[in-house]
Amino acid sequence: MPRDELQNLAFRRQLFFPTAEIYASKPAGFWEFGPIGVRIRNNIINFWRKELVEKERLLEIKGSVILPKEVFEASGHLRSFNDPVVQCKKCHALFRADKLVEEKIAKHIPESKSIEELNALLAEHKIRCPKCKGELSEARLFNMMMRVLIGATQNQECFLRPETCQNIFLDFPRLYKASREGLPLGIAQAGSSFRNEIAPKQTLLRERELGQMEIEIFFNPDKINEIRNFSEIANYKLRLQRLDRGAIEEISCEQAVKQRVVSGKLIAYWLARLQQFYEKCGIALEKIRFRELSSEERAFYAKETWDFEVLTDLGWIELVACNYRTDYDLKGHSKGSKKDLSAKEEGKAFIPHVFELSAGIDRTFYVVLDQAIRKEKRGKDERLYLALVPQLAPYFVAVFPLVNKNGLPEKAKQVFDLLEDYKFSCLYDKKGSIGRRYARVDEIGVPYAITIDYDTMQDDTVTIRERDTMAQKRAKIAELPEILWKLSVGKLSFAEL
RNA sequence: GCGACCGUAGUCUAGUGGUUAGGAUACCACCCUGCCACGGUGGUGGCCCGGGUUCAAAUCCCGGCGGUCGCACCA
Repeated sequence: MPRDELQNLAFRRQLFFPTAEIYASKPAGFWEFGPIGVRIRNNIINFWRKELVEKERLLEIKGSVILPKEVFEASGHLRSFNDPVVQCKKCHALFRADKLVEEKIAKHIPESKSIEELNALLAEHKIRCPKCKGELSEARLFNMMMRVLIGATQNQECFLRPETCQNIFLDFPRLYKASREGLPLGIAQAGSSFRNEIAPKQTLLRERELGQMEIEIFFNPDKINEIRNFSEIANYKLRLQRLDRGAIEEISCEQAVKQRVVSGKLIAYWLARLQQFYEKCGIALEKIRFRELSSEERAFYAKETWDFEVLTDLGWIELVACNYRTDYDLKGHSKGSKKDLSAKEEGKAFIPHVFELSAGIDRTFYVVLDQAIRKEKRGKDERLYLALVPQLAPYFVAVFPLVNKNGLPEKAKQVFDLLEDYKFSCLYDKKGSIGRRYARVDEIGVPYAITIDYDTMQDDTVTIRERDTMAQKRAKIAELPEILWKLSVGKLSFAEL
């Protein structure tokens, strides 16, 4: 669905909107979620919790968004998130200093080169602005991380985390020691990260505060093929786009391991679980792929990377980065903190390896909506609705009196209270025409609507309307809780009613 | 950061120097209403911010902020 349609719906129904929008000086890249938007967003996070954290027995934490400088010295962010840039004094264009030198001398510049060395190289080779041939400024560091100063005299230098996983690495030793399961041990976290993007864009797709739901699996690299539930997904087909292949291939997890498409069963298992999760979020399989990243595209610490992507009108959008980070992180923090972060199995100590599934919450939100939005012609009118799966819908059921008189609203309120008692998330509305109320809830993706009419007053039956088909069925009020529950968990389809 | 284009109610939009800034839709109130954005009456709500030019600026100029597209960037 075209982006405009989605953004218009989002702004019209206040799903999300710019932070501090009443101030002209508001910075770009920050977004507020309104009442409907936050329900959908929370549902995404909770569904992730249910399907991955709980079912896979992961340990969830909630870490601080502020971490000390030392953490990022150890993680490499102060080196690698720090890009050396030069600016043209004439046209003010910005360039990566190392890239300019590389182009000029046709030789690779390692990331370890200091600013002084880069400046010497820039001068030595008389490098000028590639666009206007103007004179370049001295190289300086542009850091993607946001700095915060802590303490009464603001003398402690900290940073807003640029990824949520660092907390998980820091917390690993404590959780591991108390763990009764041993390895592999999975730790999960949902929360905000912050990146000082040069050019935030396309609303939720490139933000400066970004929601992440991350899973880090710590495991013994010698036992990457010892996964207890592998048989459950052995025949499940992953949609992989490998480096050396043009097309997306459907390869079973078993075959992927056998043919060494992935490093081991543990990797295949988690790719499968992730793909299944997004399928359940309502993303069509044919729009899904795992794209293998080349060594140039991958982060330097990653041995193997699969980007989970979904096809939209904007092209393939990356929702999740799946990185085999090896022992890079724990090794770094062990060195930085001078603490032993090793694990022990059968008397042998080793640094666990990490496989990471780092999902963007807001990108997922955007793409789930993008895939759910439907526009249908009905005569001369157009109908717009969100075909969200029930788990992600802002409300599960709406309750309406057919007309706002003759005791119908009171009766409808009783039905609403009944359903609330049964813990359904419900919406009650008696204002305006019935058609308008249906349209309003269709637009925010409410799957079912219950309508109380004059027959209800006689025989205690109501109509249940299905959002996608607009079809209606009649049912007894007393049976509603069970019927709705069955619909919500997929034990009954609307057609079978 | 660069370049081009752009910024008028919640949303979409007319207005290119003097308008009570118009419309659609949404929203609110009342009436009507036996199932898909019904109809009627009434109503609330707007020129991104700052400076300049001018007797007069939503309109022209400059700057800021924001947006779209392209480039660059995105360990």
